[in-house]
Amino acid sequence: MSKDLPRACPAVTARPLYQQVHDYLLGRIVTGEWQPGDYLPSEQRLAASLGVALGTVRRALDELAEAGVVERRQGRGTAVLRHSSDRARFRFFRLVGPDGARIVPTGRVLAARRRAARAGEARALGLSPSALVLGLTRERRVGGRALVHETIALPLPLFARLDLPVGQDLAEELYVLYQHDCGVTVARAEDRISPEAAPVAVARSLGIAPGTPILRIRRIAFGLDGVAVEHRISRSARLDYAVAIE
Amino acid sequence: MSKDLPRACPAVTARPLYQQVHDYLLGRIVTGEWQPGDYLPSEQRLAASLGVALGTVRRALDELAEAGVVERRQGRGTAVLRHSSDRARFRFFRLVGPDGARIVPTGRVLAARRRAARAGEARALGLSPSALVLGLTRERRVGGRALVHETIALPLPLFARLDLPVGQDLAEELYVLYQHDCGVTVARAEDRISPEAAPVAVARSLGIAPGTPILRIRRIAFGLDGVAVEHRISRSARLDYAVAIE
DNA sequence: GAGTGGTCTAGACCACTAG
DNA sequence: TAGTGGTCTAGACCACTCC
Repeated sequence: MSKDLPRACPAVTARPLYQQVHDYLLGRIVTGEWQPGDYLPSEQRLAASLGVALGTVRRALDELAEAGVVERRQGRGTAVLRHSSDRARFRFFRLVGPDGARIVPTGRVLAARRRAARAGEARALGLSPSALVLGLTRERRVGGRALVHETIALPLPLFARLDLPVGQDLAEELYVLYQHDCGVTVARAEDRISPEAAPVAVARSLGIAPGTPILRIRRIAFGLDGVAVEHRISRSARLDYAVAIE
Repeated sequence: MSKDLPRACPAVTARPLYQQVHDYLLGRIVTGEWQPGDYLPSEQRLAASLGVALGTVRRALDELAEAGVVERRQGRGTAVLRHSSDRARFRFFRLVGPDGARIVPTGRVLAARRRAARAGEARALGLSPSALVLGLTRERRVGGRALVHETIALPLPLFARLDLPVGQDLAEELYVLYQHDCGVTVARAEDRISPEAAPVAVARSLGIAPGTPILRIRRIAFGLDGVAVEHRISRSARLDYAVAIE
């Protein structure tokens, strides 16, 4: 418990102490020293081992909790957040039914194969052109009806160990599997929503007429270290995308 | 400077002190005691006059700043945020061009008339059926081309003093005018995005073929006091809606 | 009862802004 | 130079969880 903060020359580093502690703790999480579900040492212990005040550690931990990296529970401790936890569950799922209720569709992977990245995927993921990705085609269903059609690209060295049952319903969300199988935690995402006339293949999958207006949602997801880890295009005709602007 | 917090019986109120301070300060802003642009008393003064520690006031002010109610500047003080400030400017504008760049279109009100609220508007705004609203039709243009078509409903006693030049470009965003003319500060909004085939009137306005797939964005905006103050439907064929999920 | 995070206090020093 | 918010420290007490 004698890990020290890498203290830089104070002239060089104008960064506040609590940010340095934040980054230091995040670093230990990124490297896998603390796995999802693990409890960190208590605030007291961290403060003592780092040689800073309790309040400084608290602020760093509060910001990690704010960013969804960590979950704090009074009386228990501070744990690295799992994507399967209740708190993380709906964070990245923004589609709602006509009545505004959150939908929990079943996900089924229709196809998974290694292929060259398409131009847009390579650009978004920061890969060299035609780098290898794992390409997934996926449907989300409610009550036997397909509501969402997804095309997903995952950079391949990173996701080589992803273990997917093709053609049957997944019990877990994909992000839970990313974390469990490949040690990839999705920390942040950027969505872009455009209108589109349903392409033929998508229309057939969703059971609508080709050309029907649909939502096309392009997502780029980023890991804890800020690197892009997923390119996803979701298409839906019957669900709305909900955003709260606070 | 002898304003006291309304201290309730400690058995009844389990609410933390800093939340009580937060609500107390927000209340004084809502009533207009501090206008947008006004500086609040310093943390020291507030803490002294409320009889609480500096850290407690700081936490309350930090949360008001987080919520976009207030803006803090080192050396200056803490001021009630204006919608015209740089910080507030893009908070509620989420449409971007094909290249991902934020667009700053010009807004022009085509029509403004008092009318009965439509069913959906009345429900969203919490009005009695067929209550009176100010109905606006508006276009947002870039380079002479209409990119967004909007239908806006504003509950009428509240927005009676709204002063809008019809048919010419607006120098300010609408929310700035809400705040300036009517004392209404938009603090929060909920957007729902659906796909739609462009209705005839909208298609003509946007210069596209009727039936073209477009985005239909329904917004309900809320004031500082949590009451719904605006119902807005924006339609666009050429812009994307951008969301960052942190 | 021991240990954890949540709240509240008190005071010091620094960085920035303004006159 | 005076006043502001930003950072950092130190310590107290409480609410909650678990054994």
